[in-house]
Amino acid sequence: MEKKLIVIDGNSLLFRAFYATYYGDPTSIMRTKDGTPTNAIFAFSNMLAKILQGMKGDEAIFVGFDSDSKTFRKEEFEQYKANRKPAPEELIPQFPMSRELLDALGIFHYEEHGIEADDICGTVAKTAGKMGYKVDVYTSDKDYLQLIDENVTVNLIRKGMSDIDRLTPEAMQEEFGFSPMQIIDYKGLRGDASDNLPGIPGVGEKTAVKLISEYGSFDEIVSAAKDGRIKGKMGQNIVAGEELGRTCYRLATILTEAPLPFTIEDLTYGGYSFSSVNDFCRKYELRQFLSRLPNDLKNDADSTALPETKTVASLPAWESKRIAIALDMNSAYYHDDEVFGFAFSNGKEIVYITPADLEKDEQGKRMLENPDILKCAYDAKAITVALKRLGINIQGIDFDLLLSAYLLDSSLADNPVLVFSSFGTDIATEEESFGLLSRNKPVFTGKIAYFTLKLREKAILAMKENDALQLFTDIEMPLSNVLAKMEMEGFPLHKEELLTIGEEFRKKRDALEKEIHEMAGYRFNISSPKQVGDLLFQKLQLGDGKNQKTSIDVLKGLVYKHPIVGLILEYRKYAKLVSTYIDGLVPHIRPDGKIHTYFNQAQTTTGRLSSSNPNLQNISTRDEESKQIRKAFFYDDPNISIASFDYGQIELRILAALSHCQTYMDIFSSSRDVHSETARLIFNVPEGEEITSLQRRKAKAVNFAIIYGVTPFGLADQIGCYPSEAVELINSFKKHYPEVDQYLQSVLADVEQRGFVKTMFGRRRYLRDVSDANYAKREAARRAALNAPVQGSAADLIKVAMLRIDEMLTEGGYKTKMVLQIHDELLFAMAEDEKDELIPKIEEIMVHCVDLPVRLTVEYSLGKTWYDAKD
DNA sequence: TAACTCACG
DNA sequence: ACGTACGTGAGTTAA
Repeated sequence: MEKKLIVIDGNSLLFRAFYATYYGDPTSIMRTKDGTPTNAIFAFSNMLAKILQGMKGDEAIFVGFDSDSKTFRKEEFEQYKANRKPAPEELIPQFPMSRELLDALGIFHYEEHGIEADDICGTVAKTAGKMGYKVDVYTSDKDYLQLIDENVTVNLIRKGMSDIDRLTPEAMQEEFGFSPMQIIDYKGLRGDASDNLPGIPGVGEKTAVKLISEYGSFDEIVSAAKDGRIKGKMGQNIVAGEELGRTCYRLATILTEAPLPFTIEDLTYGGYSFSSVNDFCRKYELRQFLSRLPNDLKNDADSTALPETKTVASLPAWESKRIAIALDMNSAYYHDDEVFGFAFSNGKEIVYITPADLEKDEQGKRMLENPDILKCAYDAKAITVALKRLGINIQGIDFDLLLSAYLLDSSLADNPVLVFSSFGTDIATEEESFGLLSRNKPVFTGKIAYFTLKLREKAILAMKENDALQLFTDIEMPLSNVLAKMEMEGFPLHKEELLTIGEEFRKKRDALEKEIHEMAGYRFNISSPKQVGDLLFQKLQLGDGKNQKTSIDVLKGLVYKHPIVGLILEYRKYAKLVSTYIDGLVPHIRPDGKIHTYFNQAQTTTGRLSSSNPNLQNISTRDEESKQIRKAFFYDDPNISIASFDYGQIELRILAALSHCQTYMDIFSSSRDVHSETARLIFNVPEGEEITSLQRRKAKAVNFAIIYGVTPFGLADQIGCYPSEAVELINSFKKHYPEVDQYLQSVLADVEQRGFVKTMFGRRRYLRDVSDANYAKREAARRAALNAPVQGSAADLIKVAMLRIDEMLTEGGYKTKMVLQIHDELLFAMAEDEKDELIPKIEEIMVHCVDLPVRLTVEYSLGKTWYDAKD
């Protein structure tokens, strides 16, 4: 069946609508009771009604608008449209109203900074034409004639909708004597008074037509003039005016390949909502409009008219090229727990199917595995894994509402009710949210699918608005699939080895418990901060009388006062190891001998991943004994070892790049130790003289303090000095790294002004508390603002590396698998016979995947167990 | 359920 | 007169 698309130049029609109902006297303009002018909207709505009357209901429709006067044409040629009078005062408020009207009508519209309605409409029309659509363009701008081809027809609006000139290639030839593309040749020669394009001076309308019919194209005419075929004054005029003519030629050319954040399929018309149009008409006092709209284009997209969720035994054969999928489970543990069902929607219907039925539905499976049928999802990773458990390899998910919401506001909790409400859609009924009615899970899941599809365009435009679309399309969406693979692949943990290591810890813990109780003279719960506090601060009077905290830093300061303190610290260490890393990990070992963590992709406020159930990003490494845990992680297969690749000082390097700090960049490019070099600078140590270890330790703390949002008290606390000394260290740092200081100031200025900070890749973090009246809250927000671009850019960077590495491993058909990410480190199950080839490849990708002004380094290490794959 | 503590980057 | 490093997840106690 032939597909149809209607493309409308919104600006052109709106201007036409305005002047068609304006008779030169501003007071005669049609207005609402409160004085809002509505004449253009009145006529524009009638034009749209006329167009909609000609539709059957299966077409696509689109309206393009100009964004503002700053376009690439204006950049190139300053006089471009310089003769244009500003829009009449009464028309200006009607621009936003026209968007409101289109929203009510459910008609997709779009505008983009820097390009014009012509370019947007031209791209949409030509793209659709190439896809086999029959395209009807509506405009009153003759420039559009260049778009005409066998699939694209231009309807030139002469006076009103009753006087339309329908131009096909043949009609165009007959009426103008030109082919469509010759319009551009004509504009190059003749110019265009309305756009203030001069063309070639001395060439008028008659001459232009004559030259084109004789020589065919602008280029041909210029060469004819140059080699003397066009004689006399005219030939000289053309040669002299060539440059100007070429500029006009370029400016008159409509873009047909502008980047657009939507697809032609997205423009398929879903009908208008009666109640939205009714509200619009009431607001602007348009009495007749609703009655002019065709009844059969009315849809029931109102939230009150949600389609019923039908339980099916097999998926319907929808014609739609885009569907949405949602997952129904009672828990977040999609690797293990029971899947109740999946909901699907094509935007009109909602169906629900159980895993057992879906497993048997061969046609449904083929549809899910077909990459050409595009899918929207809420939490694509969960769905990918849940389907994989049924043996289905889903393909073609290009939109995840959860990830979109996260990019738009990283502080949003990944709870579907909150995510949908962030887009203005309530998926929980009032009764449900007050807990008066438990959710009907199939219906709730159906709503997620249905509204995921409905909100896609809105989400994409919002991301475009926030410069988040590239992060979404190029990073987060593909990463979701890479993470799904890593989670499903898992990481081996040997229960027997782990328990053997654990026995040692358990014995030490129990012995320490006994010793502590004996020393204290009574039994108490050492895991209770309150009871430990009572012992240390009340009974033994070790504290300063104020602080009752028993955290590691406080206790370390008290070890010399009483031997029991050291014992408590040691007890805590073993208790932690046993509860979190032995007893905590064992239940997560699956029958395949592996741990399958969850990489949370929409969790942290900075853009980092997090890992949970279990968390594999915080397995002990700092203390030699605690590190033993890592010996239980290894592959049974003797041909597989564990390879780890670490970025060196990634956050300081990112800071160097963000601030363009030459001093830092020099240190990094010469491979010197950054903390020692910082010490040399801030302590004024001459070349040739040694840096003491104390100086290096302090300088390292200063470097970290800078990344974390420096405060003298925090730094003083960390290195155990007076705040006054910390102030001096910070001041000395600022003196030697002035660009860093300037950069941090600029981040603070930005966040105060805009309310958010950005990473190198444009990821935003909103920090509304920067203007909170509460001092502590405000200062905390400011420190977070300083840290987020650094931490977040590093997160973006390693995400890019992961994508490139996954691509390389997949395309190369390697056995080696990427298995873990720990913020600045990637872990691999490395096949013995691939390591020589892969190690340099992985290093190369990590070091060069992003072009930065600072040198990056990666260290790798290989071992049989995770313990051995470290340093 | 919140607070505390501690494991990681 | 405030009260201080940034980002996580998990286990324990105690209300």
